[in-house]
This record gives sequence, C-alpha cells and structure tokens, in this order.
Amino acid sequence: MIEGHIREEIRRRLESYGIFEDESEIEIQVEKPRERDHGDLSTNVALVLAKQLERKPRELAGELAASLDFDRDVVESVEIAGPGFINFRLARAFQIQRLLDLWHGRGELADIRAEAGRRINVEYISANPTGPLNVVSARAGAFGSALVRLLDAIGYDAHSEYYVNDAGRQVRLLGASLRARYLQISGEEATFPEDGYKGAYLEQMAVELRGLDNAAIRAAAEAFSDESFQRVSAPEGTAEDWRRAPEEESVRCFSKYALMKILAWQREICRRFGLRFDTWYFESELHETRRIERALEQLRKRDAIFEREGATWFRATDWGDEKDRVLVRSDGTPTYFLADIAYHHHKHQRGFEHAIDFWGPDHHGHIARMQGAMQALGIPEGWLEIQVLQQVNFIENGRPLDMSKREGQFVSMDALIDEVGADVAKYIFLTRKPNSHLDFDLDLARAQSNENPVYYVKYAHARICAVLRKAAAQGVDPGEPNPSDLARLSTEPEWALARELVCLPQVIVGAALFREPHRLSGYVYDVAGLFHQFYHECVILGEDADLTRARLQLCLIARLVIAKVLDLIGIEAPQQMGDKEEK
RNA sequence: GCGCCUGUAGCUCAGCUGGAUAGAGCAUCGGAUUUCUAAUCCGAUGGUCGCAGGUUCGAGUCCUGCCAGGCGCGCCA
Repeated sequence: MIEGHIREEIRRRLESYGIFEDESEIEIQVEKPRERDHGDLSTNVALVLAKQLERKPRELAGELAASLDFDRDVVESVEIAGPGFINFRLARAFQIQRLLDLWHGRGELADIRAEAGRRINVEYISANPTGPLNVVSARAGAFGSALVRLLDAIGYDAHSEYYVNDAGRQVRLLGASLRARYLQISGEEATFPEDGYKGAYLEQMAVELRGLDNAAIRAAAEAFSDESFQRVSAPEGTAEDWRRAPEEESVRCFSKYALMKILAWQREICRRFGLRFDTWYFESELHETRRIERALEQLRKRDAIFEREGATWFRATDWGDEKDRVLVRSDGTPTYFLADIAYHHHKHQRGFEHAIDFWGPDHHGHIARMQGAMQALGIPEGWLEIQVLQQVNFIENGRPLDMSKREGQFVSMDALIDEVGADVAKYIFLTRKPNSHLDFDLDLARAQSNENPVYYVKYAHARICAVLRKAAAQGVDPGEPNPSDLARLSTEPEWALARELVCLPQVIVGAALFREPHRLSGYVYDVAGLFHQFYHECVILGEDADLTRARLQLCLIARLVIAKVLDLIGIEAPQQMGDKEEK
C-alpha cells in the first residue's frame, strides 16, 4: 500500500533525528488531502515533530522532503506547503498500475482478504414477533446487511442472524389479543387484554381466520415452514376449535397461529427489502435445549449470581451496571435478560470469533449488564460488540408519528417500500451515520423519490452501459484495460475519476472496520459525479481509436466500481434507466 | 435526578478519527443539449459548525461547564 511505503521511507529518514530512541511510537500520518492542489498524499510529521526537535516546522519539512528518496515511477514529486506539510504527487504510471490492480481484483483488498477469514456473526433487526416490521427495522436491515457484505468483502466469514423472541410473555399477550379480536367479531363478549396489541393487523388476521378451515390452515403452515422455520407451525384444528378450548389452551393456540403469520410477514418483508438471514434463531430453542439452565449454572459456578427475595440475581454492579439484575423471577420463570445471556453464550459456543449486535437506542441501558454477563461467563472482553442504531422519527404533515407497536400506529416497512421503493429507502438510510437521530420526512421522501441521489448513481451506471452498448454496435472493442492504452488518458476529468476509483479498497476497509456502511453511499455518489463530469467533458467514442479505447477502459473500471459499491449497499445497478415517472 | 445519543446552509444530512479556503442533495435564481440516454453538466445565492471556556502550531472534530431535543433508568420485552 502506497501510504505504508511513504510512511516507511519517512520513518527511515527520521531515525537520524533520534526520535525513536526512547521507544516512543510516533504515528506518521499519510493521508489524501482534501484539496487537489495539495497533491495525492500528504503528511504532517514535520508539524507534529517540530516542537520535540525544537525546529521550525517548515524548515524541518524542507529538510525531510529533500532527504526522501522515492522511485520516480511511483512518487513523482515531493513538495512542502502551508505551515509545514509535505505533499506527494503520484506518478501516472503508478496510478495506472492501481487502476489495473482494481480491475484484476489484486492489490490492497486482496492482501487484506488473505489475512482475514475469521467467522463473525452479525445480528440485526431481531424485532419482536408481535407485529409487522416497521421502518426502524428497515434502517437496521439496511445497515446490517451492508455490514455483512462489507465484512465478507474484506475477507471475513460473516454470518447474518435474526433472533426471534418467541418464548416470552409478549407472545402470550399477542395470542390473547388475537383471541379477543376473534371473539369480538364472533359477537361474543370479550375484554381486550390490558397492554394488548391494538394494531389493525390483528383484526384483519381474526377476520381472515374465520374463513379458514383446517385444510387451509394446514396449507398455510405448509407453505411457511422450511428448514429455517421448523419450530413454527399452526395448531391443530380451526379457530372455532381453539375458541372452545379452555382459556389457557385457547390462548396458546391463537398465539401459535399469530406467531406463524407474523413471522411469515416478517420474513416476506425482509425478502422484499432484499434481506436474507443465514439463521433465524428461536428463543424457544434455548428453553427446550436447557441452555437457559446451563447459562445460569455457568454463572453460578463463577459466583456471579445470588438469591434475594426469592429471585435469582446477576451481580451486574460488579461489572459497572447501576443495579443488580434479576435472572429468575420469584415465580421461577426466567427473564428476557437471562434468555439473552444464554443466547449469546450459545452464539459464542457455536464458534464465532466475534459477534456484532445492532441494538435500538431503547436498549442502550442494557449494554453494561450484557457485557458484564459475557465476562462473567468467561467470554473474552470485546467478543460481543454492540452497535446502537438510533431511532428513526417519521414526520408526516409536519408532525412526528408514534411508532409504538402496541398502539398500532407505526409506519410499516411494507408501506415504506410502497411509498419510495426499497432501493431509495436503503440509500436514504445509508446516507446517514448510524448514531444520527434520523428525521424521515415521508412527504419529502415521496416528493424526492424521483430526484433522489440514488438515481444519480444508478444513472451513471446505466450511462456507462449505454456507451459500451453503443461502442459494441459500432464494432469498437475496448479490449482489456492495459497500461499502454490507459496511458493515453491525459485530461483532468479523466484523472479526477481515475483517482477516485482507486480509493475503492480503502473505502471498503474503512466502512467495514469502523462499522460505517454509510461511507459507501457518499463515495459512490462522488464516483458517479466524477463520471458524469468526465462524460460531459470528454467524448468517449471519438475519432482517435487509441483514445477511444483508453476511455472505454476507464468506463469499464468505473462501472466495476459503481456496481461493486451498489452491490454492497444492496441496490440494483441497472443496465438502463426506465422513463422517469411523473408522480 | 442519573446515563446514552444528537445539535453544521431555509429543510434533510455528510465531513474519511485533530489539518491547509467547512461540503452535498432539496429549495431559489441564471446558463449549457439538433448528444456517447438531460434522472446530466456549469454557475449564483445561502454558515458566529447550539453557547462559553480550555488543550494544541492548528478544533466542526478532543476536554470541561451550560442550553435545547430524543431515548433509557421494571421480578416488561
């Protein structure tokens, strides 16, 4: 990597200044400057070391710059500028080499891939199975799936996972809510459970259920179940049978049915949004396989729990939490927290070397206790990484919408996709950093969906495809990108694009390691912009056959980069644009 | 009250882990096309980076204190 190469050379020269004698590590920064006038790369070492060496920064920079020795086919020039920066300009031949590395999938990214290979688990969305997925889940889906692809891109074996809380009290509450709706539409007196799920979807489900005979219910269950969902099925009989059963059994049947239906919705909407999970992990499995007890036993062995007032507590305060936390209630039932501990315990046992969870902001208070529990179990610190994804506030008619599932007034992920489309939604989510509180103005999103930046990027890709089609129609063959053709590139628009293209590996690595998939959208937007400029200012299919070939080869590489990034974001890269819709 | 997050252009947001003159989109205004697809390009307008201190050669970025907003502080999940 060129930055490392320059860093090494600087370090070598600095040794004569006696800086490294006291083992102090000096980090030599070599970065791409914001201003084009400041070269391709720049370092601030002279500014950083001036005080220590009691020298004037600019003077030191000049001295250092003069002593640096580079191959002129790599670093063309070294100059000092400003208060004491040293700026480097890279040689054309070297830039061409980087372009070719990119084209052939060699170089930096390939080097990084070779070193990685660790199994890593990424869990995201994991919404309660009590209603359709809402837009908060959409944001998590956009981030999580992009991160999984990014980690794969830098060589990890990334595994996506969705945790289904199918064993808690909420599922019973869900069943009781559905049962109450069913009784109501059947003309019976039924009190709706306090804190029940009031969304219209349960009423619709109840209405639909009235018309289903046993065969239809069996068929629905059959259609739903596959290897990922063997744990879920429909109860025997019809809704009428369930209704007549004793209350406890009756609620159980309605719960089971509602769970199946809702998971079917959730999986379908994920599919519609372009999300797929390697594993759907069911909480009920933890109970059945006695992993809950085993996790508890493990904690007991390590003296991390105690009894008080008939309940079993985790010594969370030993790990920096504000309070100790209940694991087993005085009635003997495990808490959600204990199940979650067992879940992550098992995740560790399944052989993942690292785990990333995306959590909502309403769970940030749980981080300390969860991390504490992991350590209490003897799992290395840092194994579990929790990323908090901030809330999405939806604004409609200038008013924020209440997103509570219990109240039933939330924007569903389905509605979002209907309104603006999956690609636009994903792109919007991935232009914001994960910890920003996003105000998503629905009216604006609808109005802008045709003016959205995502089309700008897609259009760049389609445009390249169009040019290549045109070239083919004229019998022009771009050939494989190669040094002698690419050397014909000479104008600023061409090189501005080329310089941006070669940044792809660094962008991918940065986005993956800092867990900031949103960097991709900004980068690909810049690439698209530079392509549009290049397209506008340079005639690609021109008189000069050599130059035409060079420019077509640049197009090929630009298309590769745009397609790669769009793939990472999870957006389609079109061969051509359809007519712009007039809404 | 305590904890986490946020505050950058009229609106929605970037700002690559402290660099050189703070950037986009939308909105407003003005230009470019008988084209390799105008969902494009060029330009203009618009900023005390919430406020006040501090650290540093250098702060939107780090520290402290305020102010404002969001979320959380259960033997709920």
